[in-house]
Amino acid sequence: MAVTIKDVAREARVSVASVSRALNGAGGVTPVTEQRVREAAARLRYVPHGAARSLITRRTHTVGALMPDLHGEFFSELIRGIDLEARSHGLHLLVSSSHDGADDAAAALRAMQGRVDGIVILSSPGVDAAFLKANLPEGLPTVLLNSDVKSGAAAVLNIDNFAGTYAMVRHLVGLGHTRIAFVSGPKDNFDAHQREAGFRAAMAKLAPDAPLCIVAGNFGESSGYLAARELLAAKTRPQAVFAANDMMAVGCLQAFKEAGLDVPGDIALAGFDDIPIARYVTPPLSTVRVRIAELGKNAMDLLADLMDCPGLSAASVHTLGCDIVVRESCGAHRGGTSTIAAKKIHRSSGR
Amino acid sequence: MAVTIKDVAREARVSVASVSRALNGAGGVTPVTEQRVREAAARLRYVPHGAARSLITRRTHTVGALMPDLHGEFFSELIRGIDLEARSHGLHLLVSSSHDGADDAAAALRAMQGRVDGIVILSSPGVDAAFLKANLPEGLPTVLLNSDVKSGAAAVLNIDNFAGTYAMVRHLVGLGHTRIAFVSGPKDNFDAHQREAGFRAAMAKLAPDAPLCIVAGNFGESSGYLAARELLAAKTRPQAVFAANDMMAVGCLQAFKEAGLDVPGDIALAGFDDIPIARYVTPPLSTVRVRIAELGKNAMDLLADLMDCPGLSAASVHTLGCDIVVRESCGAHRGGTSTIAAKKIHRSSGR
DNA sequence: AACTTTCATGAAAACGTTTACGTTGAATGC
DNA sequence: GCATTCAACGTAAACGTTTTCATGAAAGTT
Repeated sequence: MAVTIKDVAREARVSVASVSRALNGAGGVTPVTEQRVREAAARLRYVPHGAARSLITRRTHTVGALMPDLHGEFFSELIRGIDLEARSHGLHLLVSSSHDGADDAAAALRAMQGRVDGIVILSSPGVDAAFLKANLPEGLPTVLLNSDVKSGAAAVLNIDNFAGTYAMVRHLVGLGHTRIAFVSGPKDNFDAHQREAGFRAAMAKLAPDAPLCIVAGNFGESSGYLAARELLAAKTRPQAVFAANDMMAVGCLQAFKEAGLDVPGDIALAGFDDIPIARYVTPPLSTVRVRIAELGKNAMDLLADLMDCPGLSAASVHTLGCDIVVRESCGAHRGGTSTIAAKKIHRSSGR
Repeated sequence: MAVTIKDVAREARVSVASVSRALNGAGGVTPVTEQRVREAAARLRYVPHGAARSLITRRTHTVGALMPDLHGEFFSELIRGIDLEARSHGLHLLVSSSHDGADDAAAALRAMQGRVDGIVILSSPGVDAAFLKANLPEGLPTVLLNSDVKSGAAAVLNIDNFAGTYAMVRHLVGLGHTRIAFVSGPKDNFDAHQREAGFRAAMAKLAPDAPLCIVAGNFGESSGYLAARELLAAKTRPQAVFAANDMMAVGCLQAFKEAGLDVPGDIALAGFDDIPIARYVTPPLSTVRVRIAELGKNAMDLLADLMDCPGLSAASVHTLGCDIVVRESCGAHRGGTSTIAAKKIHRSSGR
């Protein structure tokens, strides 16, 4: 059925060893035989059996991507960034998305065992240091995305949530808003934590006299709506609301509209993520942009480094900066969109 | 380093054959030895070497997904649907997204050779019958998504664009709009063709006296904007504009707003796809919803069938219906959102 | 009790590669 | 002209599984 290296060898009248050498460009073959082998292979439409090769080589030329069940832009852009860069490294991408909870993730991780040379893990609730210790095969190059585990067994690449929120607060304060309320994200979410930390730090530094107002949300649109209602019910209305992500900001916007408030005239609004919807709501939403595809690309590069040099210590933490995107919802603005880099990527440690 | 079946055999004091039988539940093993083997395997954290297994089994338990370079919702939801269903079939997903042009796709296809047991191809310009004939390994189960090739070598699963546009036109006509203008999609896009065909058919049937007005677009937001400007410049304004996708409808909306027109008061508007943005523009956009994750799921099921029964003739064409989503932009409506099924999935041929 | 049947088990052959090792023949150095 | 070196090439041994086949013991049948 399938044509094997033996068939090529017979066709080219050489041994299988020579076919292998010729096709892999390993040298030790005369140019004329190499030519003959190549022609024979082409004639027979030979393509090497990946499994057989992997068996002896101990290389699959495949990397895994493990991610929670998420929809939309973030997922697709991340995969895009990873895939593009993987291909440029000659690697394939085995995706396991949409698992829910630690058990599910553990099963997916186990199933990838032996099928991949390295793995990118987007952290999610339940995927912590203990989880990795228990489920990650020892010695498998690993890159953790948006994670606070510092296991030493994996490189970590994070979005610079802290700098992003900080920069947005600075922008809002610069506009004269000091009473800024913050709508936080889920308790078990790493990004949410960092964003809140950034907000607290920025407020302490840039508007130390303003009362700190943080109301709970969960990254969902309706939680933003409810948070906004809560804020409006209080005696003094904040001058600006900064939601920890865009979907919640959209929920806030809805609540403000219903309350008859003008945004940004009566109250300014900002989000985080720069999802596509952000530019299409009225007024367009000021937000912090995360360059997701670039995050994927950097993760893949990191992983490729780890895979190339097995001796390389994995323990390193990297950060990808974000930009703040100024649109109309925060009141700084008439017309187009302007973008300000919050921080560039930098390596914070590593070897 | 890695623990192999031999180690397990030694640990359990049986032969490798028995380990294999015990672990695969193939029978021919006494319950007590099976237990002993299982314990030994667990103790050693044994996980079978996939490549070795594939070599002898001729099964990779992996399916490939080949798709063009696309962003956003469609990509992520499709992958989600495919991955979820693949996992429930015990299959892995090898993704090759973001290739541009036929050469790129051919390379990706070749690279997948021997690594997958089947493949889902989302068609894109350049991926036609000739392309598949040339690059698709004979006998590899294949499902084509949104494709008009009827090669007989692959099953085809399409969105029912025709029924979707037809139903939307019926809805618009039911609202009293007969002078409906259509903004078409790219010439080389299969979906765009079908949607235009559906529009023409619906108009011929449901509003035979109205002049047929079709203006060219390319699925991009700005092309929708330009198309709308063109429509407004004509002597008689259409009562409704139906864009072949949502992004163009958003572009139209922008143009209408600039022209001081009220939507839907002065002019009704509808799109196609139901991207997330559709519900967040003002007014919210009526559109035709494609259940993308379901499309992915169905594609995977189809592929699994093909993989299970090698004798099964691949030549079949399937269709997934869409729903029309009525929001405010078409004027039928105050308040929430209502959804109407345009057509259910049905098999049109196959064996 | 002698036989057949059933069934758990182990030995060994496959699967398609890469690669360490030997063999060859020609080219080089004396 | 002989010993030495060297590159090209072939042989065969791995890699870790599954699976076929042979073996022998236990159970069932007459």
